[in-house]
Amino acid sequence: MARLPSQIKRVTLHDVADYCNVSYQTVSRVVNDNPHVSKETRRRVLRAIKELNYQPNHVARSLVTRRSNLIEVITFGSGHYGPSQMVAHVERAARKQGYNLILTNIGEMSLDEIRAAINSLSGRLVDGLIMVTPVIGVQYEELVDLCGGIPFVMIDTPLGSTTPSVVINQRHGSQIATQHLIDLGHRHICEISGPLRWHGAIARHESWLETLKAAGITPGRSEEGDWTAWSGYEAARRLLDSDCQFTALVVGNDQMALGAMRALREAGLRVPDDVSVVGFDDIPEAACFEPPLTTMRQNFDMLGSQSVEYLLDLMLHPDTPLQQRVLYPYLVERQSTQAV
Amino acid sequence: MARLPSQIKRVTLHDVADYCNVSYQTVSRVVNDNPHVSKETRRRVLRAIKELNYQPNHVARSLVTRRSNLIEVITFGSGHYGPSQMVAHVERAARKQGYNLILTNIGEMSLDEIRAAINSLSGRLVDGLIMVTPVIGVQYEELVDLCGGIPFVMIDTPLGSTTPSVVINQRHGSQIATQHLIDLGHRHICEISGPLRWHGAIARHESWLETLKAAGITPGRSEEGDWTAWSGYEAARRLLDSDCQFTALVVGNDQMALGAMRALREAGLRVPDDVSVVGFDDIPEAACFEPPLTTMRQNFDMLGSQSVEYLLDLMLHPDTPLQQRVLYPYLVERQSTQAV
DNA sequence: TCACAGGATGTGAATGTTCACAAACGCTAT
DNA sequence: ATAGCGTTTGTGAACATTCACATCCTGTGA
Repeated sequence: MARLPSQIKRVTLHDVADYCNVSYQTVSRVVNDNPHVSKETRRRVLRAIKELNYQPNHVARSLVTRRSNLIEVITFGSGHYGPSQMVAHVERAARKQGYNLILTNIGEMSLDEIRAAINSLSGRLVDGLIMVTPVIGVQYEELVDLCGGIPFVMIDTPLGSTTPSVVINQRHGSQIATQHLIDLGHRHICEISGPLRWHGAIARHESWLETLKAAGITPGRSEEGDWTAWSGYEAARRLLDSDCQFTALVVGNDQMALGAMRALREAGLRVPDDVSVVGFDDIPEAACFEPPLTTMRQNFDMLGSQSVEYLLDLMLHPDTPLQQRVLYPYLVERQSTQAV
Repeated sequence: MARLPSQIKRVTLHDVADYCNVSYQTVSRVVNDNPHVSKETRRRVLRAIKELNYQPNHVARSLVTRRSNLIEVITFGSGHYGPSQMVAHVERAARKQGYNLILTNIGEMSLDEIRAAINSLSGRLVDGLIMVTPVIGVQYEELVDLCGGIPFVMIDTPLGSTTPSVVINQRHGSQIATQHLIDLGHRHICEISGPLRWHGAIARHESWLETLKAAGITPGRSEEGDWTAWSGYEAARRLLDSDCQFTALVVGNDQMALGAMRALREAGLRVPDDVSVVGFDDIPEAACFEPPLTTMRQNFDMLGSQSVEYLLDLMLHPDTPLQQRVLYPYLVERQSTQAV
């Protein structure tokens, strides 16, 4: 293997120690804020550190402490608004606590790919993992095996599981969205769901059904999309092509809502006059859609920071209970919904 | 500091060595594919590795090799489509080459924040850095100091600089976009630019001016946005409120174009019948805008993989020339532009 | 038969830090 | 004075690996 050029001689504990005539251990104590060092020596050492521009070597430290101050985040895909939004906030929350973040982005969320991702840095001794696992087929028990004792938190698991995870209550979200349409007097409500491999899509779909049934309304057709605007467009086309009549549409995310509204307009229908549409996520653009979209705001920032907080709990206090922490979305009402 | 629970006894070289009665060095050789080990021994060692589930300790290895196989990416903000898209591709390209990626997301792209980011893991011995530096005020020379000899690549620098960087030629992009409108017969062309702290926004703005002048056309008004849809809306409102007449609009990105189109429609103007609009980026939603947006496609995937490739060149071959590598955007014509 | 080459294997040192323990020091109370 | 205690400082070992070098073996050619 080629030799790297960056073989700069780094300043070590010993250099600092020699510089001010103390032992390396004393310097180490200063660096680690150990109280057993006199005021005077500490002052001298600190000055030497500054003058020599000493920076402790994390690698050597990890070797002996067996801690890396590294958190790995495993996410997947690249286009999804939620995940990428969240990672940014995870990073910020982690760094605030003195942790750096290793990002791994796998193509598909499958056990094999997760295994590969974990193996690719198993030797790095990461202190904890955060995995974005919004799709079915990833079992907690298998992850426990894979992680080999390293504490981890999942983001997005089936609602009600007792695995260490943070989720947004999509069931609740969909209920609010659907109820909102019912309250406006709609009785013919269709749905464009996300891919039904996703926990969130399933939860929203089921809750949509239940909310309608609870109100004594026969559910309209439901079509499945893949979260992209284009799939929303196509799903809406399928709804329009069917004989199904509807005055309102619950859509799995804002992008698909955008596509759906486009299809509706092409079919000569106006939003919200002919069809009311409610989306999910509240992406920044939603307020500028035509018309501005009524949607369920998901707090991805919170999701990110909460998962870091939980992970740190697990890492520092092994007796932290394994539980699902739940966040709630809320309705942002704009102009894509109106009373019948 | 609290003791972490993950103090699992890991299998080491020595364990494997004892297990099959060879020296630890021999095992090391097998792990590192050193040819000086007999077929038979190699076979035995490999089996032992598998049976004991040995995984080499990256940390110990880094300590002696002074290489971490870690690349740091410093990016900023969270909402921007381009950067977050890119990071995903950087990660994938890096992992394919055996590198893991440390992500640091700073709030504002300033020298101080970069310094903090680098210091926060200076002791980690990262092998290389990729910095997303699309705004003015970050000087190459200062970064050289900060990085202390670690090779780095910048993404997005002023066009024509000879710093190690990868950029998209925005000048070219804006020229194509503007010329497209001129070719359609437009003579009153306004602009909504991105924030003029951004290299890309400046380049596009200047090229818009130049292209118009070269065609003997007096430039229309230019308003500045902040990349968000909402700022595009407001910028378009300012254009409409001014006495400026225009039949076409060059907009700095697709989100702002979305906002602008919304403002136009509210003002009773139709796109493209009354005003043609061309955007930048080609975000996945652009094809579903109302109308589908003509825009300049930016190849962020390529940007990511190219920068990794370049960085690896720099890391492995110190004599790699420092240069700017340039990618080109191209026009995706949809229905938001039409001949006068 | 012996010197020698060359591949296979082993040994000692080094990497930069922390941990556990030992030593030195100064201070107070006996 | 001195025992005892607590604070400050120093020493040796350990962490898991690679690197440089030494040794052992086997076969070949003179």
